[in-house]
Amino acid sequence: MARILITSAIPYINGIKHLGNLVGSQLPADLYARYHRGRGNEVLFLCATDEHGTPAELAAAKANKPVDEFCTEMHGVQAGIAKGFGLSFDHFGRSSSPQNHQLTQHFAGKLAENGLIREVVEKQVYSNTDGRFLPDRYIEGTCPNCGYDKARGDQCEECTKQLDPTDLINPRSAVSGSTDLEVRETKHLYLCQSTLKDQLDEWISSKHDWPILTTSIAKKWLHDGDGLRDRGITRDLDWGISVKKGGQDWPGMEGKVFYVWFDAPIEYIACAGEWAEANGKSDADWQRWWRTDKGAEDVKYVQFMGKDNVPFHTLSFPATILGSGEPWKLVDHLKSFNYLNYDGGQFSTSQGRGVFMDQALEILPADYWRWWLLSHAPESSDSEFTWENFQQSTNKDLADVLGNFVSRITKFCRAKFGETVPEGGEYGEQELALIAELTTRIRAYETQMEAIEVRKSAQELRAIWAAGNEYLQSTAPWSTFKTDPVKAATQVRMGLNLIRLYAVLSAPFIPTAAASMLSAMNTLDTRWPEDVAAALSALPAGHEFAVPEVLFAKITDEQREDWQQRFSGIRD
RNA sequence: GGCGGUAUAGCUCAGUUGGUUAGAGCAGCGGAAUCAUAAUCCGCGUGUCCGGGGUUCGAGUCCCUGUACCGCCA
Repeated sequence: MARILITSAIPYINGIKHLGNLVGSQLPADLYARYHRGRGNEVLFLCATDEHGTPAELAAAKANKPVDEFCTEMHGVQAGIAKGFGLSFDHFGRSSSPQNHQLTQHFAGKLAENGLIREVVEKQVYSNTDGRFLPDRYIEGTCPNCGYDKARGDQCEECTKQLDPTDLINPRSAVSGSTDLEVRETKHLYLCQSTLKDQLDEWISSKHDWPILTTSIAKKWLHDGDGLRDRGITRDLDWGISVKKGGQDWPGMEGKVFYVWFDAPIEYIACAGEWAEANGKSDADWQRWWRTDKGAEDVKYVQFMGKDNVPFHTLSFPATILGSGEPWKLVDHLKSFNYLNYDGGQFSTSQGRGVFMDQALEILPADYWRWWLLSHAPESSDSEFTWENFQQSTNKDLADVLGNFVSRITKFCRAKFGETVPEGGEYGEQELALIAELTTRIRAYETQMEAIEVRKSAQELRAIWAAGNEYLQSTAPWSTFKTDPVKAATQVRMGLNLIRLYAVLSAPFIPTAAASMLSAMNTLDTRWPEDVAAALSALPAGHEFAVPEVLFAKITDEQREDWQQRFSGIRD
């Protein structure tokens, strides 16, 4: 039995994610996790909220709540939505957990011991009114280049020129509007990634089966300009993990915290600790997933993320792990995704453009979204969501091809034989041909799933559904019944067994509908069809079942137009 | 400005290390069937494979160059 560790990029605590975020990390990760569980493999699937940093502080202030309380609340909201989408995390943790505090400080201590941390004194803008240092993007002023009066300290959004906060004319705090600013010196820790450059380069170069998107981004950062740069891993903030060397104070770094990009990926590991604690397990139970000296030697670790997260996962986080000198698991496969666009533009969290996860669940069950998003996952390039395409695809694939298949065979059986799997006859030539075709297709489906080819897996699954309709169409039990009722019984028995088979195969994509199908077939048998012929005899003659409700109602033109209108503007 | 990604049928996309008449789903057209959510099944594609050069016996597939869109960095 294989052991698969799966992590999805951890969503930032501040706000609800849109469908583009979902399809780029959590959803394909869930597909992969469910598939491997279905195959009987041991899976640990982890995700968490990324809670530290200035945006969280400011959002909390805006909501008029203490930041820790705000994060607890938003974590609950995100966990609820994740559940609504059927995301089957073994644990949905928090980067602010005690486990992550301890582990982040541990890694920093190890890196310091190994000479991979250096202290740098730099100049930062301090706001006297706010009583805090301001990150570049939270300083506003007039752009020296184009005169735009709301340019940010890192870049002018009007003329796109990259700026330094000191370039701004009449700078002010974006937090309070105060102009009482000054430049102060402050000391920060830098992670010496450049020292590890060759080691990282060699490691990345050995990964031949990763998406080109992943390796090309990593290579670019490794070789661009002067090569991989050292990065600051601390900030002058209150909200975060205190800078410490393991369990000890770090002289000169009092009152400072680690920067989010340093502690966030470490949460992947800490989350396993949270999982163990929440389930009454021991440290050894989670370490056997993460420590190659404690049982993780045979674990395959797969990460999922959007392309914007690739540099942190291919370089920074591996630098942290390699630099620690300890035997932590490095990622084995890194699946990255491009962006999903929305109706001719981009999904945008900051502008509230597109469909957000909570809104999506308000208008349709999760399976509709899961199917469309996964079967159109932006793997080779950016892809586009349009309401017309969404309506056409889900109606055709889910309602017509799969849903109607279930409907036609169960209703026909009820009318002619009652709600019991009919007896009589044996599988003949046409049934054997179907079994042969399905065997080929199911093996292909498995190959695509294992390669994490999401769209191709969906295509293969759809073809498997269509094969059932082709079988019914060519054998035509409604005609056979008139002349040879026994033969019709055999054909119907095959049709009913196909429903159970489809439920098992489809569960990774559409878990709710799959559960309904199994429930209607009155079976708990979810064994993977290693032997297709056996799988198609799982429901024996005499087995009772029920005709299910319509699995997927069609999206009407009125609904589509309504939603198109409703989501055409920006979110409040 | 530097770099990366993408440009293939009306739409969404496949096209392995270059090799016979470039494929799938949807939409469209025609037909069959009537068990079913008017669902299903079968048949139908003369596409400057973004433009222009080049390498090769042979290029959608490699090289150069131009254009467009997206992104990253400065």
